[in-house]
Amino acid sequence: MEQQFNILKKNGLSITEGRKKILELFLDAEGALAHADIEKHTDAAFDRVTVYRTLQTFVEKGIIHQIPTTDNAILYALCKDRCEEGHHHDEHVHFICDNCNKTICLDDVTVPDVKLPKGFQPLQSAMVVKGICDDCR
Amino acid sequence: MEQQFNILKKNGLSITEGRKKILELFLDAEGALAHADIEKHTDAAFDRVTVYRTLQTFVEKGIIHQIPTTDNAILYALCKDRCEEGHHHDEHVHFICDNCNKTICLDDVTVPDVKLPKGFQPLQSAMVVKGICDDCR
DNA sequence: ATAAAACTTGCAACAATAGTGCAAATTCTA
DNA sequence: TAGAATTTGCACTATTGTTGCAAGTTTTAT
Ligand SMILES: [Mn+2]
Ligand SMILES: [Mn+2]
Ligand SMILES: [Zn+2]
Ligand SMILES: [Zn+2]
Repeated sequence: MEQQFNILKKNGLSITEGRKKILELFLDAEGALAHADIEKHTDAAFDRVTVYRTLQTFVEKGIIHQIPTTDNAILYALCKDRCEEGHHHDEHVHFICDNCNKTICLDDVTVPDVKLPKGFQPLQSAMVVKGICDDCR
Repeated sequence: MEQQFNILKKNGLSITEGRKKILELFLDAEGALAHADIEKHTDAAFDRVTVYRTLQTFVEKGIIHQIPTTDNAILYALCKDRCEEGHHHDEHVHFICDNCNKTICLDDVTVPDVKLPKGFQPLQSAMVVKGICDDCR
């Protein structure tokens, strides 16, 4: 039985073609995907709106997480940690390659704690490192 | 002589109403500004396109820097470090308040180095912390 | 296996955000 | 103050994201 099926089942989601396909893309992807990537890779088999809604649902369920960027294109990647509905634990560093433009989850590199000024209460941290990835040098 | 004038002059930019006004907004702002904030605060005195181009120019010159977010709204804030044309040094942590929604440059909190897996060459790091700011608790 | 209930999808319409070419206006230089 | 250089606004286009709703699909309970 495919992994996609299990993930959807476990999260109480109906099994649909769109969800299976998009999940498959993430499972096969080397790096993170933007909405536009998904549309490309599915050959527009699914409506744009369906893709938006699927991504939204997956984020809510803790199946994928978002990666902040500086270029008006949210990136999404599979959660490999113990993320749950409404509660993510993706405190790993993300690496964006300036050359091949891939975004990679460094699952083993934890976002370090920083000492904040008095009065600031941290709840979630994200760290994005840009540079040259291991494939590109 | 106003600060705006000096900054523009130093960067070899023509002194125009729009640039002075937008720079003034950044100088007065408590936190970071998005494109939409600037339009609001200028009462649409300048064309939307002019605002885009001004922000772009300021980023290129190292006058402001971008802050990555997860909601398709790039934030911009004044560079307080020694940023130069094409070469930024804004290696400070950014704090986004979940309550008042302000984004604050923590200029004194440096983004910590992390040990990356073999082969990854870091060039620039960004760190965004979400939580409750000092004003809001 | 089947029907009803629950949920998901696609469509159409809309809204917000962003980029480009070009003529007119402004700023700079001399 | 004129001419050169730069910047601006406008019109148009493109991309990205949202919503309501009817039709289609999946699930659940018989
Ligand atoms: Mn990740
Ligand atoms: Mn900053
Ligand atoms: Zn690379
Ligand atoms: Zn706050």
